Amino acid sequence: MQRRQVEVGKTRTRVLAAARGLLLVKDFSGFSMEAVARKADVSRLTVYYQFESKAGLLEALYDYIAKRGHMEELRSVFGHNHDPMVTLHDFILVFMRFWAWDRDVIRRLHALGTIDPEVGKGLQARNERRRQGVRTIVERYSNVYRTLTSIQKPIAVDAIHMLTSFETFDALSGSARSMDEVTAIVREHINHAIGIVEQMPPARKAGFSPPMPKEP
Amino acid sequence: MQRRQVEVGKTRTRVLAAARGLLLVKDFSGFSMEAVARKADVSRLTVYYQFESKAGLLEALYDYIAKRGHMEELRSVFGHNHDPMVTLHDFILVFMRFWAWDRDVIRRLHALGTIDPEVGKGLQARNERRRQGVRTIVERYSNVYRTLTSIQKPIAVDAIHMLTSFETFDALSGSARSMDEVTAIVREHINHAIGIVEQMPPARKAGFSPPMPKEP
DNA sequence: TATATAATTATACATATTGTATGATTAATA
DNA sequence: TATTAATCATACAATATGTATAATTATATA
Repeated sequence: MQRRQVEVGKTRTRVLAAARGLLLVKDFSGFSMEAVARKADVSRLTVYYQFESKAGLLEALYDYIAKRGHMEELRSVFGHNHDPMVTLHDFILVFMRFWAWDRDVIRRLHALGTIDPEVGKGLQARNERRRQGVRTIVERYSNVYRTLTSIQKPIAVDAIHMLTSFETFDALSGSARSMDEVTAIVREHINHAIGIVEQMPPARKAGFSPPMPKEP
Repeated sequence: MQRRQVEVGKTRTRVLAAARGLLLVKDFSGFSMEAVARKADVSRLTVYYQFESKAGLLEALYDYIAKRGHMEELRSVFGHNHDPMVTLHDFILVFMRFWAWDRDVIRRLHALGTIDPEVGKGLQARNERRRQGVRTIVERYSNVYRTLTSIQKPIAVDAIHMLTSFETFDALSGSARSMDEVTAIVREHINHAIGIVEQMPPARKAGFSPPMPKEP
């Protein structure tokens, strides 16, 4: 039970690579099980045999690009016992790199996940794991630098979770900005979220006064 | 040429309401032209006659929910010659209300727009109009309170554009947070983006030093 | 080596969906 | 009243997902 597993692995990888390639095409209405199979040079039935369904294929595809995007580095981010601020910024970097690596594919996979709950399930699970990571970091950070009250913590967690999301990365990237530039912007906002949240009034509805101008 | 237009309008509205209703159903794989027509109590061919295609129907649906969500208030936001800070916060409020109003429908429409370029075209146009609104406000703000250099301005614009996006609203809303709470969080971050951006170093890659703890 | 087993493929089929073609029917408009 | 626009009915073409059945090939095991 060795050589066989290797061969199966090769087949699966070829199919996943083909699926990824077809998700990159600008008009991706051409994405079908038939097209994926043809591109991977296997029969359509093999794709079903290996991945059960279209949703199964897309779920496996997400795992595939997560590996390609070096998501395994997350372990070492939390493993090392760094200052929470270092952990936070390493955490940010891991996700920015992942989002940047397969941006177009991820955008479409997320859209497909929003449409098909079977696909969305896996994505939501990953999303919650990312949130748990943020929670851990905020907790550690909070134990060292006491900038957050227990009321502010969940807000900071959700804000940072949002700021490290693919959607934020995608929006800030636009059509030109580099990954490093986006990362710098995200970091700046996250620093704000984790350190200066306590300045936010609980429910400011009207009568807001603008900050002082620097030079009149 | 009066009564006829009214009748046509009624038919279109009935179809759009049906489409909206079907996009709200949790398993929305049941969304098809056939189902929409049945729910609107018209024939499938009438839907095609009125909206050309599925993409056409979805485009019209976005206009429909934009009206229902009071997007026309945007005009008055820019019309009144308020302080730019007031304009900004009114601007934020208009979008938060819109996102909150039809949150589930918008999430799915955005996903469909990411998948089908024909649908996406209209959404992207709206997105760029929102960005232009942000640009105008940042420009006005910048003329009054000189907190932003010409280099920082486009960054602030894109950050605020991201922070006022549906995706940000949706992420911060989660499953419990109210629209007012989300609005407060968004405002807080936008205030930071428009006023304190100049403190961001251009490309901080390593060696970041955490802020001073409040109490040792 | 012989046999069992797993993976792949071929063919066929059921079902659903989008979109078009053609023509009939109904109701408003000129 | 004649015309025209909107709706509907039926039919059809094209494409997709997913399943059923069986054949074929390569690998693993006795």
